[in-house]
Amino acid sequence: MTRAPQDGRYRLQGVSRALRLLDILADASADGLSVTEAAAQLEASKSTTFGLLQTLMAFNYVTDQTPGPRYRLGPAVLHLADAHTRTVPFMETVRPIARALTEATGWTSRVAIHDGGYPVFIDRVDGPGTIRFYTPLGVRELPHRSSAGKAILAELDESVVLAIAAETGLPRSTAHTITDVTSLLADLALCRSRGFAVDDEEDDDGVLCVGAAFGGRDGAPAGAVSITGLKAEVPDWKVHELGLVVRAHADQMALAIGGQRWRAEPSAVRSK
Amino acid sequence: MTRAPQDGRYRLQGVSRALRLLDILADASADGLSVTEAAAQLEASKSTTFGLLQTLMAFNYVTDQTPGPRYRLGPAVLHLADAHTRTVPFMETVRPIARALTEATGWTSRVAIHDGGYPVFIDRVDGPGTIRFYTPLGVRELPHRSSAGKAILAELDESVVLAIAAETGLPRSTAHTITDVTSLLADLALCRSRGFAVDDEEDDDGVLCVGAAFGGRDGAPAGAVSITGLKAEVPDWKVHELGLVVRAHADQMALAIGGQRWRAEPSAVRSK
DNA sequence: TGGTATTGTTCGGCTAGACCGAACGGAGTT
DNA sequence: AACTCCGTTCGGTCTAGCCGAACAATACCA
Repeated sequence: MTRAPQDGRYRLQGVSRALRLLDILADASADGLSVTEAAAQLEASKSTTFGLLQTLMAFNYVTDQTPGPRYRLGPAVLHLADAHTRTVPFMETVRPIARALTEATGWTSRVAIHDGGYPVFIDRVDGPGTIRFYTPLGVRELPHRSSAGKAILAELDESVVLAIAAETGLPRSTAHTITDVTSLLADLALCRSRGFAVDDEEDDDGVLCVGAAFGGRDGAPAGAVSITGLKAEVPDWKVHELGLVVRAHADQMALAIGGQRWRAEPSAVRSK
Repeated sequence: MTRAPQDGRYRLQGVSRALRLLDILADASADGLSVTEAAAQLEASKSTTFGLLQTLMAFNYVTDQTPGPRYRLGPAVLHLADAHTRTVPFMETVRPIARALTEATGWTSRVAIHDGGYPVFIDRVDGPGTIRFYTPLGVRELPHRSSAGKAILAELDESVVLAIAAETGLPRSTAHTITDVTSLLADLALCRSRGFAVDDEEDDDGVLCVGAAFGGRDGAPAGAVSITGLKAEVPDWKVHELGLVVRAHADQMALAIGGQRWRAEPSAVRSK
């Protein structure tokens, strides 16, 4: 049997539009969208959008909000996420550890799984503070400007890193974003030697992240944990301390999923 | 503007199939389904199913699992659920209270929102024990055989209850299920007088649930909390005690969302 | 190792069904 | 009361989804 098609050759128009519509609704404000608004964002006719919404509504993926029909995501999406959580094996074992990490540091912690060199955040535990970081779950993030992403990249072969760098082009989002491959590789080497990655305002100004990867049974990185907070909150020398705490929790996660602990260089796991 | 269409008149075939496929994948085992298996359950041709899967995969709603391509739900569903949680206003305020309820009782607690007389469970906090109850989130449950459902029904007008009874037919699932309207109404009256509902092996043999509704700003029931455990674990006289604990937490939820506290009969809230 | 059964992927034709534009009817506004 | 805007309905057009069948690759078994 031939390998799966890489391009979007078999992409069905109607279904694609429905899924895009769901994403649009997900990113909409809490009180939903009207048909007209949704149609505008979807770039489809009002009647088409209406049909899509009615179909999604029949399956409870979308709810009608009176008055003046405004459409929001419906409870059926919870069913999917709930089922997904059951299928991702370590979701449930890893969550308490993430909670412990947030308790230990007071910062928002997040868990990402490793998806072909990219991090996909699958869980978030908000810290006790009043500030919240807008961090959507379930989307493939760019690896070069997040601590979890760099932690994962650090465990991968250089060729994979180069391929990803070529693919994404390392786009900049702040003045501190690493945008050239040489610096990225150097930073990844640093990650490997100390056991954790640091995102120092590389994705958002004023925001600091510290992350560490954990390996699966086969030695390849299974995912990463990271904590996020305001850079102003911690002096530089404390970052290393936080790194060790994150590293320790990542090790716990590795242990919990029956994977391998991180080992210091030069014997660090670097298998593809 | 005319009211929304009640029937599935505008249901699009392709989108419907995609959504049904997602549901099928959600109910599948942890290691996913092959194209052939999915096609069989979907009752569509293999090529059609393949196209649907490819489209869903392009949007990360479905992941390909090597070897021997098996398809599972992808991380994009988390994005939807995460967004949904933000749009349901009280999701975040109510969750800690549910956690407290589980801590106080040691039982699994669940939160349902009220959707036209039916409960839709939107959150679950598992107890510390090793047994887990299979309780999918995000689906409309039948109200007559769950404590959360009965707690909600008890706050509604008798005409609504009769309409739902006629609609669903009160199907039986155990020997203790209430299957006639008269008994149901009597039980609902009991719920109102004591402030909580009991599901005594009415949905699953050996399983006991205790639930209580909480009202929204307008006085109508906004949702309900319930706890679930093994009937063998508690003597009969303790059920009432549990009921009061659940009742207290439901009141906290009402308070947290700015709604109305439950009041004892005869002034109990019974608005539509 | 070779043969067979099964599964995943591709392709092309047919027609069902998705898409759009336009019209209808409430609701809110000035 | 007239106007405007929005949600819903409807029918025609033609695209694009659906299927069946062929192909390729793997798994199973002897």
